[in-house]
Amino acid sequence: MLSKSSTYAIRAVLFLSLNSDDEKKFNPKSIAEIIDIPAPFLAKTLQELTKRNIISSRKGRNGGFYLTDADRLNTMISIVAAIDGLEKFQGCSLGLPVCDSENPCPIHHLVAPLRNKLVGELTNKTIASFTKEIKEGHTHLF
Amino acid sequence: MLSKSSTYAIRAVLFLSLNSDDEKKFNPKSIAEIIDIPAPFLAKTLQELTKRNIISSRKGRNGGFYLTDADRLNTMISIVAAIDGLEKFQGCSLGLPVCDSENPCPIHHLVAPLRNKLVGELTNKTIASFTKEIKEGHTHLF
DNA sequence: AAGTAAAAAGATAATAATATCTTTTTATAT
DNA sequence: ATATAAAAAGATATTATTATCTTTTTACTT
Repeated sequence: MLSKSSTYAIRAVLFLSLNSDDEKKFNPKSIAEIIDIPAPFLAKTLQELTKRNIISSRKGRNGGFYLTDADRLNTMISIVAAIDGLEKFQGCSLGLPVCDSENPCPIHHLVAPLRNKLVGELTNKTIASFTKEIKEGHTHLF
Repeated sequence: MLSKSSTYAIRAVLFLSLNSDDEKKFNPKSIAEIIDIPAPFLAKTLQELTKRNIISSRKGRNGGFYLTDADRLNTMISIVAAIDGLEKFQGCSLGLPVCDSENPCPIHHLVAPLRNKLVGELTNKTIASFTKEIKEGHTHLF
């Protein structure tokens, strides 16, 4: 469904959303230790997210990765799109050249609604709203 | 969602379900040509399905792969389970060590119902019922 | 202005998934 | 019995994903 890279990205972004701001930044190594994922790999992932303006970073002394309130308005799907791309959510799930609701493959009617639901929710919901869920104790990161 | 191997397997099995029986068998090369997937790769896939008694084969002259009526009663999930395993449909979608409906990760409530629905449908439906859908023109393989 | 801490970039390595090719074994038709 | 056609098994190759390490650039602090 989601690649490891994407799950790492989501976990790191939500961690930063919960714990960082303009004045409290984190370097990739410490994030990696805290959420228990490989550090150099995470660094690349965060760089990509920074390049796409989904999260913020500052170089040099006292620098690090962090989220601004503006960053927190980005959608969850933008994280997945930046890391994995959205191709895997498009096109026929059986790999047929022709497959749509008019000419469905054998699993089209089974997979398409689920996939649309998932992409839809991730498109509608922001990082902020997922963060709120965690803060209120409805979901968790650890 | 499904690996390429699994999609190849599903397409090949449904093709055999539509076109083969005890007296009409297909070798992997001709199946591969017809449904347009890599032949040697398919051979391995079909061998695995045979070993798991999901499809049938006969060696030697006039041999090949085919489906019996009994084979057609296998579930669709058994194909996926044989090729990919079901691990990817279990466990936390974010990779957290603890994640269930009591202690959900941020995307648990989003992904779990969809995943359960997909696995459920593939568990309930047989190869025969998918074949029927194709025969009646409701879905297609090409 | 100089030193430094950290991101950014780039090079390399390991692993897993996908794909191909070759050899061996088997069943059956003749 | 023998030849043969095809599955089965195994060895090899390629590609994509995941992981690690090193160097360079940047900007802040003193």
